[in-house]
Amino acid sequence: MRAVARDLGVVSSALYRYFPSRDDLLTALIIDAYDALGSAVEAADAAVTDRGDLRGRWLACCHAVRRWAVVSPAEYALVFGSPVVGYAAPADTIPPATRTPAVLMGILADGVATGVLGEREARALSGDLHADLNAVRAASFPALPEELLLRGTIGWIHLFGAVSFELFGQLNNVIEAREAYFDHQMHLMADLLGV
Amino acid sequence: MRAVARDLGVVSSALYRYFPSRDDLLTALIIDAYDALGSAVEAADAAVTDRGDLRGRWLACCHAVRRWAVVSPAEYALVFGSPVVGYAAPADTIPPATRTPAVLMGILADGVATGVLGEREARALSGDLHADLNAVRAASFPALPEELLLRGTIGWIHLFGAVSFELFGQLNNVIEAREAYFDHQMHLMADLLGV
DNA sequence: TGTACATCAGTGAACGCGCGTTCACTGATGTAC
DNA sequence: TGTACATCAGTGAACGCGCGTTCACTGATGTAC
Repeated sequence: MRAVARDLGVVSSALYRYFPSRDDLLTALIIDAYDALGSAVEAADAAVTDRGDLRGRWLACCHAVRRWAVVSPAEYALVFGSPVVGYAAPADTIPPATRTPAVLMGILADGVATGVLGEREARALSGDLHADLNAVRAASFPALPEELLLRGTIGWIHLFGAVSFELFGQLNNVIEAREAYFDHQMHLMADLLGV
Repeated sequence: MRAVARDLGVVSSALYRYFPSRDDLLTALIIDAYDALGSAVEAADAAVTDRGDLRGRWLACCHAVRRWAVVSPAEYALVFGSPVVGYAAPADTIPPATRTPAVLMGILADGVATGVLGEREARALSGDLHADLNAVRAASFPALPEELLLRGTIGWIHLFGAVSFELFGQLNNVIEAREAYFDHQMHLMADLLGV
């Protein structure tokens, strides 16, 4: 509370007019962060005029995520870093959290729709995992074959992992050419996705 | 200080006999965590009797990382989570931090030594990234061709990303079959690595 | 247009709490003769 | 073997600080007649 109030140039108790408690403030900040990231990614995807250039769109989104994270490291850590002790995110954070993966999966769905992205032979999945994936598919991405959804989430996780690795200092004293390294990784993941 | 002292069943000032300040305690905890993880991974790799089974060794290490993280979430977050504000890890943490990636790269190096792992054609690298990778290679993994080192670090990053994604709650309400999901991801990365 | 009152955003003092850190201390264990 | 002293691990009270939260308040802005 006090840190946010300081940022706003206001006394800490003033915030209680807007948020009943610290947890509510936290929730609002998390929602804002997810929305800011989602907007950045949506804009990056939309800016690629050749909609059939799936790889270009995928990479544009990846770089948008990284750029946002580098510019807003505190917001990124709030959302993707270690969980805050004693805080559990309420359900309101779910829709904004979905925006970024939705854009990424949308790129794959476009590939399926235009026929350039086919289903690959998949390793056998356990029944539980199959059920989880089907629930996600039914709720959010009905156009994506299961195997492609699975690969897509893995691309999303790697994207997240690469950004976190950089922002959380694991690259310090090892890799200094961060953007080039990131770009290379994302190309490799794009290969894996087939875009 | 007080939290650690509580854990130890001791009064907080007693810790000052062993650590001059909070930052030194933190450093010791980080080193311990890196060492515990490194030991677990080394043991997992060593337990695979068929040393030529690179994929088996790689997957064993991946699961060892995840298992350690699931059992020690606080230690994991300390080392791989959001950086602690106002704390900069000193150089003493570097050697223990290297143990886990060293095991992973060692698996790839064995593949090179026995000839089963060849260099693939690589996307062109920027000069800066090339320099970074060469420095790492010269310092730690002289037996690995640059392209394989690059792919290996990407495997390491994905491993880290998958564990963080799970532990930091991003999988909540999405994937419940965590181990199966993790296993599938690691197989896919193993494909990418060629092990 | 002017007056009276309600609404609203923000202030500032105070609270109890846990933190990192200090300091003089106690009492057990080890060493010297 | 017994005594005298030093070393050591841990205690407990106290400090200043920043936190989240409360509460009575001030003063500006909006509304009613």
